[in-house]
Amino acid sequence: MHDVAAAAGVSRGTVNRVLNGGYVSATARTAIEAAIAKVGYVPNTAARNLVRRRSQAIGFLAMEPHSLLLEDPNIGAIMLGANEVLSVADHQMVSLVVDSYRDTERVGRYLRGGFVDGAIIVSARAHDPITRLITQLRLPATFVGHPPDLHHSIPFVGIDNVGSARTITQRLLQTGRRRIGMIAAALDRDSGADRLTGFRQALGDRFDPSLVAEVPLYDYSNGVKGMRVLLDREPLLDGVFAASDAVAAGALEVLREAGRTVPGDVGIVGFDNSSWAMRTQPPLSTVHQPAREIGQNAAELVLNQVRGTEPAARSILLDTSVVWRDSA
Amino acid sequence: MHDVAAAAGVSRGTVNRVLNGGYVSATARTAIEAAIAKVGYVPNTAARNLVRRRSQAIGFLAMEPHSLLLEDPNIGAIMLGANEVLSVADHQMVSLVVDSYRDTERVGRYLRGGFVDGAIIVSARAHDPITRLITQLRLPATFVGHPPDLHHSIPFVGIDNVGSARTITQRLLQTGRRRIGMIAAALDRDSGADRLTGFRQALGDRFDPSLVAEVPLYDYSNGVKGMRVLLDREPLLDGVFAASDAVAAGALEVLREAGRTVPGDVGIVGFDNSSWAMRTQPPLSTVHQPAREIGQNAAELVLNQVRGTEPAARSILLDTSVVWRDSA
DNA sequence: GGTTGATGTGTGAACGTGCACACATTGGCA
DNA sequence: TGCCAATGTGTGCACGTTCACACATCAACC
Repeated sequence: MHDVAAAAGVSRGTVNRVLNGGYVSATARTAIEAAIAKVGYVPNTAARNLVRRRSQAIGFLAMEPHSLLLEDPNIGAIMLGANEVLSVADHQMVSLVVDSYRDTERVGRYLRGGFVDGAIIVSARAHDPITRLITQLRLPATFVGHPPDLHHSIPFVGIDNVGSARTITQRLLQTGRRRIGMIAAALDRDSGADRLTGFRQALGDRFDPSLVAEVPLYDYSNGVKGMRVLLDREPLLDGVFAASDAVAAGALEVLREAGRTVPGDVGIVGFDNSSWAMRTQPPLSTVHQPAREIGQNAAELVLNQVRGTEPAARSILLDTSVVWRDSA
Repeated sequence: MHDVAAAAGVSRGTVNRVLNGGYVSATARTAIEAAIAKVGYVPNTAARNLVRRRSQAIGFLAMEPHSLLLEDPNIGAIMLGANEVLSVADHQMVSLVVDSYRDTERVGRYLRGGFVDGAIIVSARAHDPITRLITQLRLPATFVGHPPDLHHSIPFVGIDNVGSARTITQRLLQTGRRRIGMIAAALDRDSGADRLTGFRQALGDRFDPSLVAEVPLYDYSNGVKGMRVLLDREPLLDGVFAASDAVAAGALEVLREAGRTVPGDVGIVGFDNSSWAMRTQPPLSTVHQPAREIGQNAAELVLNQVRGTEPAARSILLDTSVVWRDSA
């Protein structure tokens, strides 16, 4: 910047004003712009960050075990949705994978170090050290699917998992299924726990705890495991609510091996409306989750905090819709 | 830091030495450590970066159209592999999505701004502006699958696409297939073009250009399109090399609709050994691509450049293996 | 007892910006 | 003429570190 000022025959202050706005004469402006081009000047962001206490970057924290990150179809869409909004607002999205303890510590340093002005946190668990750190730092942040222990301190954006699960289970009932089981995954997250709650609400008196198979993750192989458990406990099962499409796909495979037809003998529904849903045989009835919009809303919520403009609603619940295909 | 020094009754220099190494007496060290804890001191990275001209961060640039980023099973694994190595080396991986022109410009500023010490670039195309920028900045970088126009300036890590495609096509020949077609995808990338080359080499004199269906992307829907073209051109087709597992999955669907049995009437092979391969009916024979190792090697190559220790080999080609399942 | 080397400590000058302030020049108006 | 507001420009300091250098102390050695 000093060189630019010298080349244009003005002071640093004037150069700064053409870059950041202020009173500048036309002659000075053209001279400086020429000098910038000639010198090949690019602002040094580290210096700018130092004095402005801003980085124009927002962290996207994916707190997933590695394996799941690869499988989860939502996380990518959420990420892209967030990037769209941040991009328009001229902020850089930087996504960080948090898995091991080593990651936690380093990401913590990264967040404290002023590399980002805010953070979007996907699938945090209860009592996560990163979560604690963010509240402690008062870093502008938004959760995607809030963790159970932080209901009010940080805004979140998500869907009504309880209601959606209730709705799709009810339609399973309406199509005449009577012995309905659930493969419940990821009960340590709000999404997993809420889907089970919705399932229970829909069944009411008919709810039978023995027809719930609990599995740790939302993936295909856990669908396989869960379905084996259910079939073992209740051979007469005629309906299944799988906590995700991937789980449903695994379940379908087991049903096929067991000689059950779908939707003839057993009706099955999933959750997510991911690419799985359209490619299983038969295609899955499922809950459409607006992943891209979730990302967009999360980004807006963070930006509002960064800018200091308080949003009207602190948290956002987006609508889902049921996609009715052939599996039930 | 000044506060810490005051609280411990020493100078900034001594505080700096306990943080970054140097001669410090035991008494001073304990006093400073106590002061750090009391004051709640965390180093300001912007200031540190400013003077050190280092950020301890490596950019991971995914230059994919949004849709593909979600579908590609390799990219996630490459990312995680890179993160492992960078994590151990105490560097932060920040991944940036580059899709629109707006992204390009902003990411360019990000790279120039000193936010990262190096970059890993996945699936760059020829004459990409970001690629040009990186060479221009002399930013330490590594390509995953080098773009055609930059053979020597920046190291890359990849697989031998030509050889792998040749090998798997040969085994298609060895199992007695005679009218073999290919669904060639993404010919604007080295990977896509090389796989076609390998296919041609394996067939030698028997190569028939009319049995190559060209499609733009490595995904399921392009597999559907490509297979329709092939069946239309050559109803007697008895072998197909699909440029990726997703493409093969789409092709399988079309074959099934057309009443062809696999592997009875038609043998089909894919590429990637992704999650698709194990879940199609029948499971796919395919080329295993060591995506995680690719990421690890890319990270090491970048770190070598950042540290100034020149690597023995500038670029790395990793071995693939053929996974023989039921589809051919 | 002076020289040497190892060990320990403090100080000032950068790094490249942004910002507050002081100052200069104009034109309009009473 | 004098005053004020609008427009333009330059200067010094601050942001929070790192690093080179100067300096202090102490033990060991010829």
